[in-house]
Amino acid sequence: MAEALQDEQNLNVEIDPDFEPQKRPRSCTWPLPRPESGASKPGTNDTDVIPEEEDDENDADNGAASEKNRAELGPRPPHGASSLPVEVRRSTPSSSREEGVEDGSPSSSSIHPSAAAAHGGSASQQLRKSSARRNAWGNYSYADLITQAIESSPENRLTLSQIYDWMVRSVPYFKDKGDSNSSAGWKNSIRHNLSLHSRFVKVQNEGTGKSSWWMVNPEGGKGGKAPRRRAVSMDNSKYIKGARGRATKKKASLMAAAQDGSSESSSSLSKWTGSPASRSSDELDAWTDFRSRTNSNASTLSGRLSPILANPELDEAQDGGGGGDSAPLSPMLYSSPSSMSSSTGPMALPDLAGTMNLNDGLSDNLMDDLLDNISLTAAQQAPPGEGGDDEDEDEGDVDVEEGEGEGGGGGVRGDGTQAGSVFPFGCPGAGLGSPSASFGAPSLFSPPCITGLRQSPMQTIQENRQTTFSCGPLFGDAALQDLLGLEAHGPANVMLTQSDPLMSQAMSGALQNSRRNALLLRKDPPLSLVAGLAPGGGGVSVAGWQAGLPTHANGRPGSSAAGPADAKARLQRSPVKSGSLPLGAGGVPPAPPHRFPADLDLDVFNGDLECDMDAIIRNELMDADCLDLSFEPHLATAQNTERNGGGFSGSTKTSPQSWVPG
DNA sequence: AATAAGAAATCTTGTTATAGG
DNA sequence: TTCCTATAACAAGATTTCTTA
Repeated sequence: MAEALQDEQNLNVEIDPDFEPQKRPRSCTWPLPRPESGASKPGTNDTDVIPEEEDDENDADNGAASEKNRAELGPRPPHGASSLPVEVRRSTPSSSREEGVEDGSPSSSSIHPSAAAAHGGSASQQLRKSSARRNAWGNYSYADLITQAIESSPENRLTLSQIYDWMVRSVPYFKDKGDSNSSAGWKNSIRHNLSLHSRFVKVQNEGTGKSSWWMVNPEGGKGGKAPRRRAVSMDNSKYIKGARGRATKKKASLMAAAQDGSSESSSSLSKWTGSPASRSSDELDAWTDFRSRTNSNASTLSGRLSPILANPELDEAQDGGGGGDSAPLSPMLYSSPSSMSSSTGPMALPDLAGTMNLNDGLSDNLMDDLLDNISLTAAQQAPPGEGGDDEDEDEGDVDVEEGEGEGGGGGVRGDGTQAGSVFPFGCPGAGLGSPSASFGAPSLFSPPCITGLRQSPMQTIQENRQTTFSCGPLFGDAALQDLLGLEAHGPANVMLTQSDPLMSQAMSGALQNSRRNALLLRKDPPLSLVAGLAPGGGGVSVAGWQAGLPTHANGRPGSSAAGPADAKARLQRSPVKSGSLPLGAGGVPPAPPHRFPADLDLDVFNGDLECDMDAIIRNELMDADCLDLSFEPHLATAQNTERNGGGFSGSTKTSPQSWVPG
C-alpha cells in the first residue's frame, strides 16, 4: 500500500485551469495521450508509464508531492513522462471531483474536463475528494484509472487488454501485478468497472474478432457509475459475438474465398453499406434493440460507435487478404482499426453494434478525429472534417494493437497515410480488395437510418456511425469523398458525421484532452471547410468530407496507397462526384443514399483506379473551390508533423505534451 | 507420415451479483 | 444513501491443443 500511495503521489495531479476547481475537481488531467507513450495505446505505447505518481489531492503532502511529481514528470524520461501523467487535479474541494475521484484520484471526471464532462460531469460525481479512500494505488478509483488509460490513448479507446497493459505500465501498483496470477483480481475489477460504469462505452471492434474497444462516454459517465448498460452491451455482444466467431472462423474460409469473395464481400458490404434502411428488417431490429438498450446506458454508446464497427467479416477479409478479400462476413462491424478499411465497410453497417464498432473502424485516429471533429462540430455544428491527422495517429495506434493481425489492413495502414487519413475507408479498400465495399462510404449513404440511430443517447459510439450516417446523407459528401479520396475521406467522413452530437460531447472531453495540438491544427481546417460548406447537417457532413479531402490532399497527394480502394471508389463515384462536388458546394448534396450501390460496386473494382482517383480528386478538389482546402495546409502540417514525427506516435505524443497545461 | 476436420480444453472477455468500506 | 472496491460466478466467444479419420 505504502508503495501504492507513493505511487499515487507520483501520479501527477494537476489541476486544470480550465476546470473550476471547486466544481469540478477535475481532477486530473489525465495524461493525455501522451505522446510518447504512445503509449497511449497500450500496446503501442510504450508509454506508459505510469504515473507513478499519484497524487492525492487531499493530502497536502501528496499535493505537494504531486506537484513535484509533475515537475518531474515533465522531465521524466520516457515513461516517466509518461507516466501518465495523470495529472490529477486536485480539486480541493470535495466538490470538485467529479466522480469519485477522490481527490487524488483521478476520477475520470477529474481527469479531464472533458472527461469529466463526459463522465458526467458528474459533478455529481462526486468528487470526492477527500482523501478518503485511497486505493492501494492511490486515490484514483478503477474507473479513474480506466478513464485515464483510455484517454491517454490517442484514439481515446482501448481494448481490455490494452487497459490492462496500461495499468501495468502506468500504475506502479499494478506493475508487478501483471502476471496472470496476481492480475486476476484487479483485472476482474477493471472489467467490472468497464461493464458497470456508464462512463465507459464499449465499442465493438470486431474487426479483429477481438475484444471491444472501450471508450469514455462523454456523456455517460456522469455519475460515475451509472447504471450499467448491460443489456446493451449484452445485446451488442451478441451481435458482435456472432460476428467474432464468424469472423475468425470465417476468416480462414473467407480468406480463401475472400479473394473470390471479394465480390461477396462487396455484397455483404452492400448490405451493411446499405443504410440501415437498406438492411433487412432484422438488422434494423437489431439496431433498434441495441439502441434502446444502449440508450439505457453508456454502454449504449457502444451502439453508437458501432457505426464503424468493424465488421468481423471485413476484418477478416482484411486480415485475410489483407487485401484480398473481403469476404464480407456478415455484419460489418467496424472492422478493427486495421480494418479501417473495414470501417468503411462498417460504415455501411448500421449495426448498432456499429456504434460499437465505430471505434474500430475509425481506428484510434478516427476516433480522435471524430472527437475533434465533433468538438468542432459541436461548436459549429458543421463538422469540420479532419480526420486525416488523427486518423493517422489512430491508426498508428491501432496498428499497434491490431495492426499486425490486420495484415492486409495493415497494408492499408501501412500507408500510414491512408490509415491516418482515412482509416476505414482507405484502408479497407486498400486492404481488402474490396475494401471499396468497405468504404464505409456507402454506409455513409445510409444516413437516414443512421441518423436516427445517432440520436440515440449513446451517441458516443454513434459518432462513428454518424459519420456513417451523416455521410450517407451527405452523399454529396460521398461525392466529395470520392473526390477527395474515398479512403481518407471515408474515415474522415465518418469522423465528421460522427461529430454530431456525440462528437460534440466527446469532443469536449476528447478534444481537450487528447487531440491536443495535432488536433487543433486539424480542426481548424476542417472548420473552415465546414463553415463554407456546411449546409445544415449536410453541411456538417460535408465538412467532414471536406476535412477528409484535405487530408487526402494533404496527406496524399498521390495517396496511391489508398489508391486501390479509393481509386475504385473514385472511379465509380467519380461521376457522381463531379456532381456531388457541386453539391458540396451548394450545400446539400443530393446524394442519394442509395449511392451505396455504387459504393458497393466499388468492390467490384479492383484497384486500378488509383491513378484516376488522384487525378479526380485533384480536379474535383480544384473544382470544389468552394471547399476551403485551405485547411489543407493545416492538415498537411499537422499530418506531416505527425507523420513525420514518426507517425502517429509522434503526433500523438506531441499533442499530449502540448496538452499538458503544465 | 502428412493433412484436414472435429472435439475438447483453455483463455479471454463481458456481465451480474453480493459484501464490505 | 451513494459510491467504490473486491470477489465470485456465469455465459459466450476465441484460441489452442488434441484426437481421429
